[in-house]
Amino acid sequence: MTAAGLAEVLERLCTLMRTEARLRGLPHGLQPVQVEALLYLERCNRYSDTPQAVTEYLGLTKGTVSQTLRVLESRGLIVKTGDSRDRRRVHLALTAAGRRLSRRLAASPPLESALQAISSEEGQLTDGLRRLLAQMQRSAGHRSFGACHSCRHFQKENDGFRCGLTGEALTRTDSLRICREHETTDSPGTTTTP
Amino acid sequence: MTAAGLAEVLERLCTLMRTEARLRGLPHGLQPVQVEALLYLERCNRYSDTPQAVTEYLGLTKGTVSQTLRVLESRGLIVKTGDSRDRRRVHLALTAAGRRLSRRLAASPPLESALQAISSEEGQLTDGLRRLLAQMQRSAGHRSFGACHSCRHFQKENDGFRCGLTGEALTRTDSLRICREHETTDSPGTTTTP
DNA sequence: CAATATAGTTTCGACTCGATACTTTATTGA
DNA sequence: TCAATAAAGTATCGAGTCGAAACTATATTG
Repeated sequence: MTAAGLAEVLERLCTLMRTEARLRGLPHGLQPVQVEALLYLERCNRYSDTPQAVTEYLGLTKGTVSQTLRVLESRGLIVKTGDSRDRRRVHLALTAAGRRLSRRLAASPPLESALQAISSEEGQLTDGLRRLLAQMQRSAGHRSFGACHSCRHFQKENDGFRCGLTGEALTRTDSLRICREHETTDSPGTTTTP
Repeated sequence: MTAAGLAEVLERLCTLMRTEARLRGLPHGLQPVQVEALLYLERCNRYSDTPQAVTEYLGLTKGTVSQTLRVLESRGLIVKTGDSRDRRRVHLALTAAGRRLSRRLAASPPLESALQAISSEEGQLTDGLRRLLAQMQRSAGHRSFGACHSCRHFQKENDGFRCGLTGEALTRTDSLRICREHETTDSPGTTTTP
């Protein structure tokens, strides 16, 4: 067997993913962090489209994220809107240009081709990694940022969906998006150990 | 159940690993890239301890890496030595302080605990990821940076090991280190014994 | 209603990173 | 043999990252 353990393979993979993200953003003058923020905003729901949520998602400070978002805004990729209920809050949305760009940035050619090559075992691998990720997030005290419909607060009703946490109705599109308040069903309400 | 495919899980995992690396380096005043370079230099062999090799490993430019290494040198974590045969080249070695620090930085507590939690399927996951990584590296035109003993140039002799590329004898320690010239044996999922 | 908490911005300084120009040393080939 | 070229590495510049801390504005709490 090769000497590399899972930790080493993961580290290497992450370095490679980072390099790829850099190369993808470069032609458009975007830093890796800016690409990540843009892709997140494309995929998050209305509870999770705030600077605070981006901050938690990226694991950075709010000051840093504020600057990242300012760049994206100045390039016309996102727009900020004040929250009517809580006027401290800001909601972020992609512009048409932002959506166009995020679609172009979403796919990493080397990753795509590698996924094709291992397609037979992809499902198994995904499941294993998902468990690993969930464990790491729990152990590091991070939110899971999963898709709305896989959350323990997600409720199916006669004619639609509802969030048990906010009590609000959800569209089908909502249910596919990333939510900051996401909690996994399988984990028994684990309060994290810092 | 969850909508996230392998690509999304990988991206999330990498963001998390990056955040972890940042947190580990921060108390010692090191950036993630500096941590990665230090850990690489701890684990590479004598053919791979040059600025050029670090450049390829990290997927950055030689200018950027030159600065990163300068910081590590100025902190007394590494030393530079000229190559006697090719005087353009420089060899990098960890100082005692560098080795001490790299040992402290090597382990990420959240990753370690997550690995423990999924230990039963770790082997399977590692194999799958290793294949994914190899495919990505090939497709992106990158070197594999594998351990010396898993290379197609690695030769076992009566009383030791030898590199078929350079013709030089290798110690057992050599054979466990990362090599820049590493090439995978063409069968995927290779298993060799160190 | 005052104290405190929260969301977000601004500013600062150290560092990253790519691009470019540069130096030094090897290699190549006419 | 010696000029052209290639390769390894360094230096410098400018835009950007990033954490820390100070700051504004709005909510919440007691």
